[in-house]
Amino acid sequence: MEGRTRNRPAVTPPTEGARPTLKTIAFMTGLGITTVSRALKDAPDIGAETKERVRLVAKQIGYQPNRAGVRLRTGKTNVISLVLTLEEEIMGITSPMVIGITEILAGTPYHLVVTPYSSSKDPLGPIRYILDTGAADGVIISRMEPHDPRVTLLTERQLPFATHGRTEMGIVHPYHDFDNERFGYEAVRKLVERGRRRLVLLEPPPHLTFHSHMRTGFERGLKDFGAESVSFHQVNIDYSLVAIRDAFEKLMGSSDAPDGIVSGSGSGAIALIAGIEAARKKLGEDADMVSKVPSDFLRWLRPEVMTMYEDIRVAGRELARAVIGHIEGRPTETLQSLSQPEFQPPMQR
Amino acid sequence: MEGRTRNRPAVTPPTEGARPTLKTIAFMTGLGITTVSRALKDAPDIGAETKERVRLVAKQIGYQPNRAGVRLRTGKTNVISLVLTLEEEIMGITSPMVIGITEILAGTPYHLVVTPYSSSKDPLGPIRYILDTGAADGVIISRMEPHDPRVTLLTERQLPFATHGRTEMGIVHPYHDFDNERFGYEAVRKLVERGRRRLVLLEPPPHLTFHSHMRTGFERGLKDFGAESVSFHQVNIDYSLVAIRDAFEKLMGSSDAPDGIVSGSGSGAIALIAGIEAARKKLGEDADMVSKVPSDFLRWLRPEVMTMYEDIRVAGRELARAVIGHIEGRPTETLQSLSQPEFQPPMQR
DNA sequence: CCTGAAATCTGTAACGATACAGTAACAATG
DNA sequence: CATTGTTACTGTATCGTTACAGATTTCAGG
Repeated sequence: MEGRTRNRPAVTPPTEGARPTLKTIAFMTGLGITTVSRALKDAPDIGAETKERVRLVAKQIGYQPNRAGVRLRTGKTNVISLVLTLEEEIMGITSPMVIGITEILAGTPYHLVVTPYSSSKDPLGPIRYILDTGAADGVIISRMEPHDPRVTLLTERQLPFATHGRTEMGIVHPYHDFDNERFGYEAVRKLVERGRRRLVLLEPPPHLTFHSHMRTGFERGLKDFGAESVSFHQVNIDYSLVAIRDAFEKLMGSSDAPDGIVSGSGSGAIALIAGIEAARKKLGEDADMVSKVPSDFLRWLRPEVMTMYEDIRVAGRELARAVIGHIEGRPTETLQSLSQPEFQPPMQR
Repeated sequence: MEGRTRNRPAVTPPTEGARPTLKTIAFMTGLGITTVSRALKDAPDIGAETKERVRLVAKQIGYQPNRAGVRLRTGKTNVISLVLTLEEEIMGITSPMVIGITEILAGTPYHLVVTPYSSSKDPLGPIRYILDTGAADGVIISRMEPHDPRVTLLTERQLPFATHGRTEMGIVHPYHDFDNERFGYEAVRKLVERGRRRLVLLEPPPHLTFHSHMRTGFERGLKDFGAESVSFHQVNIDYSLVAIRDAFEKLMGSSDAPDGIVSGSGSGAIALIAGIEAARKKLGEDADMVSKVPSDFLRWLRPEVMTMYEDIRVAGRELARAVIGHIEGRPTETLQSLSQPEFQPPMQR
């Protein structure tokens, strides 16, 4: 007991000018490193006044915990991983998704890491990597299938995640989805209101969950509003624009030509329009079209197309909230959301 | 000296089932942890046969260095940070950029972290964060200005970076850019070839470097090919589509109407087209247009627009290569690239 | 047989944080 | 006064990796 105020702190002075650590705060306050650590996490065994002091100093010197230190010790990475596919880039979905996610993460210690499929078509690859290396605390995936092996794996290994789209495997998990069934249904309603009766659907690829959602809505609409379906299964929204155009040109030129079109994607709609024109028909006269869109280019360039806007940025926000909720252990039911399609007002001229 | 083969290894057996570490390999090979570490980095003081053995075991058990361990010890994060602005999302540039970058990073230990501006318009904010927390080994930034404070700061603090766009401050740094001067020049050539003489430019915002590039090319073209300029400075490509349309409608309706249009952005072109049509003029008749585009929607929907494609995905690849090159200390001159605009072939009908 | 150098290999400390098992001071209790 | 409990704080070990300063063995040269 030969200290001055209390007893000599066992903490040696930190190097000048370097980034502040717990040690810096410990030295400045005269406390132990452990105390500082616990004070900053508001542990119950630290005095109120001490906590206040520590917090003040920490704020003053701009202390930010060293991520590597925390990660090494606790395993917590403070990383959310967005697992991407090339298809999504092509659909122009990544931009707003990334922005939406980062909007939410900005207020948290989480960083967003983008993990792509390495062109090999193994969807489990990136998931395995994240699981094996403990690269993230949570994962966001998309292009969901009814029985999705990624969901199985993530659930088994207990890594929190959220999905853009739903599954049908009896596993309750966080998701955000666009109500594609409703979209299909309302699209048919709109077309029938315009006097159209012979409708086609440019559908999502059959292995994805929202394929059946959209088709179900479409067919329910046909029945409820009294229209018939024109078969068009040669292509889907994952096909190249050229393939879609060529297939649709053929259909529009045939005796079986539809007069109403529902497009499951904005870029698909572009190809369909080209197909219509290649068949020397005119949109708005020979046929009407309703399309789901992720931007409003179509509305500007082809205002005769009726559009329902899928707000991917909102989806990004919802998904980010959902993964974090999952990480924090909130009840899964509260981490599911469905966004309702609405027709966009026609472009004012 | 009571060992069996040589002497008893000082390494205790690692926990079963856990992720393999250097300790695991050390135990399996009977070597010390240090030796294993050095063997894996091919240090000169380790025997050839030992290295071979270590590498084999490491590969067999799928060893991957713990990022937190490395980062804590060495400060190397193996992270590249892409600093984004909201404007880029609006221009739909983020998607292909992210994909391009990850394509390159896939073959390296680097991860891509996306760091957005937090709507506050402080461009140095995210840079300071990265510098202060040592969050990344390298940074990719865009929307460059002639005198860009981010470049000053990054250079001062010696954090490797690459820029999408150039600066004019005498600092030699890695970049990738689209040759906007050439674009402006060739656009004018094309329009004059079509018999157009009174040209406008929808230009980039004046504070960005490529504003003057594009304008210089445009004006050089006017002089070389004998055309005149119609003033149109009320808006630029950063304005809302509605603002651009309204301004252009007014211009097209005036006695000063141009007959040739150069659009510095694809979305701008959409608004210009709307403006033309609102003024009851017709593209291809009353005026021709050349636009820079990041996708080929325009080509599909308005084939009468002549387009030069800026491949953002390639830009992402170049930028990723450039930052890594910078990190590895390769000469800066080899880390600069300029992509040449080329007219896209007209859409086959 | 000793010395020195070369070739290989190894233990310890440290990066920054936290879990855990204390310790010290003081008050209340019997 | 000893015991017990409570409050407030702290030292040590550890996560996985690497820098650094040895340690051990072998062998050539004297």
